[in-house]
Amino acid sequence: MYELILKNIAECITLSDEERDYFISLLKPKKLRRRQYIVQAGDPCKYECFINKGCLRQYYVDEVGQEHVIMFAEEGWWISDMFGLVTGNAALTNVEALEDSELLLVDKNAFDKLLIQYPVFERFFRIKLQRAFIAHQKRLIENMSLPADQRYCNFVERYPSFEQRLPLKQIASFLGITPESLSRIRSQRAKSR
Amino acid sequence: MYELILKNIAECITLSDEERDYFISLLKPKKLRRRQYIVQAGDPCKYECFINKGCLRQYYVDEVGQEHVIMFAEEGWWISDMFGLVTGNAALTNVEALEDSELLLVDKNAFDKLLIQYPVFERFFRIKLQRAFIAHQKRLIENMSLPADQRYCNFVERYPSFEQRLPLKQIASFLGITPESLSRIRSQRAKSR
DNA sequence: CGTCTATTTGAATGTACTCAAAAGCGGTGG
DNA sequence: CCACCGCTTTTGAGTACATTCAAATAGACG
Repeated sequence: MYELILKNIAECITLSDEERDYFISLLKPKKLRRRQYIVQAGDPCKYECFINKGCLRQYYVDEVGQEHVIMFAEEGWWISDMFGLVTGNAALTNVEALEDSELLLVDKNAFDKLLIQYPVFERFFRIKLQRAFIAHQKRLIENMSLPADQRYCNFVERYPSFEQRLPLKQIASFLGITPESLSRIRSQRAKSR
Repeated sequence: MYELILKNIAECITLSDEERDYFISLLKPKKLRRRQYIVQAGDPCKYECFINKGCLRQYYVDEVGQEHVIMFAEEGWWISDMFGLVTGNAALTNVEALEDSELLLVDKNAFDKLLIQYPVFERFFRIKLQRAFIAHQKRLIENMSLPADQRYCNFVERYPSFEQRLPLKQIASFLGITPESLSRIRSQRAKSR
């Protein structure tokens, strides 16, 4: 149950037995069926979520009602609505299971206490955030500098597992193009082999 | 000399006298002339930089030699190459003064020690990173969902000071469009008043 | 004053979009 | 197990927005 999340933490910091046990005591297991939400835009965001099994997406709905996938996450990833979690305001985005999934939740309040009691977790989340920030910057640059077909190539290379398990429509939204366009890009790629 | 940076920190955390004095002892003042670099792609990134006066830009040069502005920063902002700073590898981006500027530098090694010695600074940079991450997500969503003219409107509203002090070419690059396009957008806006 | 760069404007081009319709696929209930 | 319904994906045709290329003008700097 906890191997994956402890491995995830061990990649960044080293925990004492006490810290590890306390951290584990905060985790709430949660099963989610396909299409269920763990965060909904407009509601408070109560949890930081670690994925033990399954696959989720975070997406934003704009003024004209269109959905935009911000990120996907699968086994071993964290996902949440950072804005809602940090500010305590209503979440801006939705987080939805794309498959039946098993999560480990960290309650927002417990989380805040954890950081004060064991500052090593400040370090952990700082490191995580740095990495996420860097990845985000790279994506932003790519979105601005590359045409759609190359963005898709990079996506396939970088996240072969997502390419396998996600429907075209969702990937198109992540890439910022229409499903029609991605369909055409795929058939072009298939030809040139 | 240090009012601005202490105010910047006080927005996130409260420092003891000892912490404050130690932190200040790490700061190296540095003047930069217009067009000078504080970080260059390919070189190691040795500093986290706080801007006391002036204006800088961070930009990425892609495979075909085109520049892409990632961010601007003026008085009261931090700027650096996060990737280089965190990993110790060569920086991916350039950070260049757009005006004569005055910086306060925190050396990477001193910075690492600081975080270990006074974990309150872990907290400070975690909070800073969270905010930067949220801002980045919003920008990504905007870039994907809005046409160029509306992205420009938002930019003007959000950063009126940048709009004033930066050349069209740089703003266009930040928005991910050509200077010609931004010129046309501006003349359109001028008409509709 | 002259040079170099930034900005504006015009014309042609192209990439990705919208709209529309057909085909494919999956899940549900009879 | 099959038939049906709804949603996803594919394909086509026309369109729009932003780009490229080119040239003229304006502005900044030495």
